[in-house]
Amino acid sequence: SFHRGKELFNEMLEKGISPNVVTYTCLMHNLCKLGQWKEATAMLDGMAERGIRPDVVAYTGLIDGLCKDGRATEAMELLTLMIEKGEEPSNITYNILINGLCKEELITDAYKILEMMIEKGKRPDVVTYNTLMKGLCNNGDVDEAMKFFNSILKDKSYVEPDVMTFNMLIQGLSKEGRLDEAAKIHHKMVERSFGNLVSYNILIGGYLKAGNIDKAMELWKQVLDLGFIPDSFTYSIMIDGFCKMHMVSIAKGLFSKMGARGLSPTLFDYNTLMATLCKEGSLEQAKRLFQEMSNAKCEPDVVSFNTIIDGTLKAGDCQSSKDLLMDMLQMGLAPDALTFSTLINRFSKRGQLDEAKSVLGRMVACDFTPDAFIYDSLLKGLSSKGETEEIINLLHQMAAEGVVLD
RNA sequence: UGAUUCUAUUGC
Repeated sequence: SFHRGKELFNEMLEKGISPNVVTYTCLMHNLCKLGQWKEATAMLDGMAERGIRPDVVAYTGLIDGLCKDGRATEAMELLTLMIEKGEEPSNITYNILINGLCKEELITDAYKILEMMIEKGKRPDVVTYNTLMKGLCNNGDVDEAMKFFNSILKDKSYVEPDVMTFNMLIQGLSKEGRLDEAAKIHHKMVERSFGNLVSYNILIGGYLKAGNIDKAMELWKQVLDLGFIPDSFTYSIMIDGFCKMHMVSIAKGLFSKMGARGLSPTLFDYNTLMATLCKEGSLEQAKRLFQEMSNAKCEPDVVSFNTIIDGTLKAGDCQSSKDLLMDMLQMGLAPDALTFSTLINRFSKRGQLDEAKSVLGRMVACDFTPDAFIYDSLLKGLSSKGETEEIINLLHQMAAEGVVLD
């Protein structure tokens, strides 16, 4: 455990054993994984005090920690700092930044990093291109990703494509419902003996979402015939697919058949099923699943709570939802933006506007930014009560926050 | 001895 690691670290210091860069990097990396990037960054000072010079790996680890926490701008500052200190960023450093910027939809900045690395004499590698392609797909520019893909396949002087290069594009196309194109890319992979379970998982999900059960089942058979072992992804993708097609009984069947393959249902499976059961009015069954989770050693997470809280509120059971919220806090789970959103939405619909406004206040106090959906819920609630003045206040607040209704 | 990229869940 990380706690034990920290203890050992302190013991080292007490015994006069000096930690080296690697010791620090390990600690900082693990702090980042726990979301403690602030503490991790502070360790740079600790290193300086001991006269230890952070190297590329140390800086890169921190940059990754910042990026994974959605702080690409701060990560860029750290890049500047490391360069100032005379540390040369590696391909990995640049790749991490490209990934972080893409995740925040800063594609233009990601391209700038690409240019920067080339200027500094680095050759973008297959990870660089895979990362960029994924960024483009997630920002609605699958066609641009396709251009990169085609260039890579045509011009051998780029990089040698790998399984992920293909899968990024299959995923991008599949998410847009462009399944014929996705299947074509998949065929190209198979020709290269790049066949793998992830591609099948993506395609099975894509076909199910498109309502093409036959095609999805054909792929499932192929998976088995080819000797691939379906994994948790395969199951949760299918369970979700069937749930979304309102075929809950098939989803339940898959859920119970996982054990036969040595797999246990994951949080994804429980959460998906609970959401569907709530939506279909089977709150009691959802609640039973929720209870089952702890017994199955699959402890509910924020998503589970959000789902079941929404279900109980929708059914008009305010008391249970408040109890659940308390349970969640007691378990040490922090509410997320959707927890607040769920509460505001349901309270507004029930005409409990004071409750809704109080949740909004708590949300803002927790540093979350209310989105258009939340304002929409509140406005609808207020207008059904004819609270004209409040509506105007809220519209002003929205304008000030730059939130636009869609 | 330490750093990067693929597939799954919640409100409308």
